[in-house]
Amino acid sequence: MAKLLETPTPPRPSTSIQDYLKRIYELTENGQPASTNDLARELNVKPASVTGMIQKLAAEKPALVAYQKHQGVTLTPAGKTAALEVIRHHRLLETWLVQTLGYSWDEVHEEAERLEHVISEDFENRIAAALGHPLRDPHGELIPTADLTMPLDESIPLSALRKDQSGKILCVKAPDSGLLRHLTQLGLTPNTFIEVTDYSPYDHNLTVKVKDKTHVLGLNITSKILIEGK
Amino acid sequence: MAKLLETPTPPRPSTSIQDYLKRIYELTENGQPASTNDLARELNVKPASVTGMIQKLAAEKPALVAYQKHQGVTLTPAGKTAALEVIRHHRLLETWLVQTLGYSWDEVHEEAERLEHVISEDFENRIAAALGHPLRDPHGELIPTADLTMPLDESIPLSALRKDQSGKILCVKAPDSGLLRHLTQLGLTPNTFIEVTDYSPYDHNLTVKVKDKTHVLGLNITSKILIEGK
DNA sequence: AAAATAATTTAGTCATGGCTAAATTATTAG
DNA sequence: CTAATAATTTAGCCATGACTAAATTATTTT
Ligand SMILES: [Mn+2]
Ligand SMILES: [Mn+2]
Ligand SMILES: [Mn+2]
Ligand SMILES: [Mn+2]
Repeated sequence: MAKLLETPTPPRPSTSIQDYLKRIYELTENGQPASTNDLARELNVKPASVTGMIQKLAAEKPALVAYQKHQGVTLTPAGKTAALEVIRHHRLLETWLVQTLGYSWDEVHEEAERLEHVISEDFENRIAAALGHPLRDPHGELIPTADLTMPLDESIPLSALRKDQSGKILCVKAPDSGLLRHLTQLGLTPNTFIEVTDYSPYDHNLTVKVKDKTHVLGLNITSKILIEGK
Repeated sequence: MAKLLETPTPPRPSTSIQDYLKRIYELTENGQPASTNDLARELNVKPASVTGMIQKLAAEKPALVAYQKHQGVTLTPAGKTAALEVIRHHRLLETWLVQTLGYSWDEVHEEAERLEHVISEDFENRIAAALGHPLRDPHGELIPTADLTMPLDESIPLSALRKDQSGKILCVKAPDSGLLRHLTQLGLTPNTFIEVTDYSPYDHNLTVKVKDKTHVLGLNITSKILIEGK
């Protein structure tokens, strides 16, 4: 109970900075730097504001982002750690809200978006333990570990499957709750088994069988559903 | 499920304003206006900053506080409602942290102090329902009702009891967690039965019997323990 | 290779909510 | 009643993180 050798916890970045770092993490997961415009769109902020913030983050010591004018922005190791901290909070909170307060997966995002910045490390540890240290959140997104590393993602997009291939849905990357509710209707939720029965090379539509129902899905949907790698 | 006739929820006051209103509520519970200095101390802010904020709150339309120079400040009805909203959040959160995450009553305050500003009304409703719409928080403080009225407080301070009087502890108003832990040691927690076996008129010490143990308590403690009114 | 368009950055502004130092007003003591 | 002290307010400043408008740089088209 007594706290010996208490590390003088460094102050947490501001809410705004945490949100910037999180978005930069997400936008750079594909290996490409994040553009000013993309960040502005994701953060609901004007491009000029993004430039200002990026310059500040690059000037911090240690720098949180690497940046050269007109070249987009990437996270430094320090920035990545800070981003993973926020993402861990966010995904644990979403899981917690669904498990203990009966939120549905299309309702949790906004709540977590605000709570993620104010919970203590103690709170984080308590919900992680209470949930049994879950690996994925309600959408199937991987939860960064307590030591702030992101587990290896072994999933492949449904859009990469072809006729007669099948697998378990691991994750649904839906940007808005409307799509999430639609997918719930279709039964396309994590841990569900799915089978591709047809593929149309012209429009990339996939015909899939889920729970005895058949649906024809466009690329806009199939690219956002991730299947367990074989 | 469909939200008809959605009221265009007025934007919530800033975190700072919420904290000011809450402290003003607490400091004026005795009927007296709150002084600039007292507010500054409670809010960990300089008196000059308090004056600035108070003037802003008095200028809002509708005004949240009533204020005349050098006379201290009180809440208007609008300010009181806003204060009760924050207090309801705070006390429901403390209750919820204790009930569902195993926090002890001396650990919850700081966490609730930050969460109270960011939870949604939906979140508030969900935890209130999950807890069975509790009347009091872990310290025994009354929780404002959902329609934002404060229930009538029928308690009397332990310091008002005399030899051979007794009652149940309703509430412990302890400012710091050190005192809370001390009281836990002594068994002086809400819902505990307590009996006064002696009173010293010179130093106002009370001798009390709790759970077969006897303690001599000074006014500094007895004035902070509230007993169920007879 | 220009010209047109798109993306990004700069410059200047604003709101919020702190701060210090100095001035003012109230209260208390002699 | 006056002087000292305490409380409060004013004035001016700063950091944060938005914004708009204008300038600049990159990318596409013709
Ligand atoms: Mn957020
Ligand atoms: Mn954390
Ligand atoms: Mn607070
Ligand atoms: Mn509320």
